[in-house]
Amino acid sequence: MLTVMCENYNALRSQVMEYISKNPERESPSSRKRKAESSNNNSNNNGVVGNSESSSSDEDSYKKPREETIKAKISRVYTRTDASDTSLVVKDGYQWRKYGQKVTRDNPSPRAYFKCSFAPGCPVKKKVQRSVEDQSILVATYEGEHNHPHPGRIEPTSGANRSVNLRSVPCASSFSSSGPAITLDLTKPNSNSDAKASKSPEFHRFLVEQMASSLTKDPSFKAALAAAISGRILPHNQTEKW
DNA sequence: CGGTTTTGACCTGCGC
DNA sequence: GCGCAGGTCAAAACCG
Repeated sequence: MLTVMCENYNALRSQVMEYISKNPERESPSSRKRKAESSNNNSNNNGVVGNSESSSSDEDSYKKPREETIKAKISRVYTRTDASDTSLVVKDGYQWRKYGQKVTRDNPSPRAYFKCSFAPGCPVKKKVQRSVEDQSILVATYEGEHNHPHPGRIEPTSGANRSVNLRSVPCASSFSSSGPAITLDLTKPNSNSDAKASKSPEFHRFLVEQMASSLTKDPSFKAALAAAISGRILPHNQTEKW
C-alpha cells in the first residue's frame, strides 16, 4: 500500500520532470538576472563572493559572468501557506536575512529577497513571492548552493535517523514545516522551462494539489514529514527561530 | 548591543 | 539614448 503511494508520487514526479524536460523552451529572454555580483570596488561587506572565491578581479568578473550563472543552482519551491499570512517566509531550516523587497510587474504581490545568513560566505540567495494564481502559495526561488551543512541536520549522531529524509533529498524534493512543498530542480539543461510551467497555472495548481494530496494521503510521507519536522524542532538541533 | 527587517535610492541590463 | 523593470545597497528602525 505504501509502495503504491510512493510509486504514485514517484510517477507523478517523473511526469513533472518529463514535462519539464520536454519543453523545448530556450533561454528565456526575460532572464535579466544580474549574474555575477558586479561588486565593483566596494565588495567590502560580508563577502558575497560566493564560489568565485575572490580569485577574480573586477575585470574577470566582467569577462565571465555567464559561467557563474550556469553554475548557480536554481531551484524553485512551491510552499502552501495561509493566504492571510503576509510574511513571505518559507521555512526551510536555513537562516535567511532579508535584504530587499520589490513589487514586480507581473505579480502584484511583493517579492522578497533573502540571503543565507547561516554561514558568512554562503552565496545562496532566494526570492520569495506569492503565486499570481493562488495567493496561498509561496514560490521560493533558490539560487546557488549552500557551502555549509543544513542547520537542521548538523547533528549526525542521535538525529541521524530522522534527518535521513532531508539528507537524501537535498534539492530534488523538500519539505517545509509550514506545509508541503514542491521543488522543481531547475538545474537541468532546460531549466528555463520553468517559465513555461509557471505560465500554465492549471498545471501549476494541478502539481500542487497532486503533491499535497499524495503527501497527505500517504502515511509514509506523513511519517517522514513528521519525523523531519520533529527532528528539526527538537531543541538539540539549532536555535529555533521559526 | 548585535543581528534583522524595512524601505527608498541606486545600479544595471534590456527593449524600444 | 532613454525609459523601464528587476535586483541590490545601505542607513535607520526595530527587536530580543
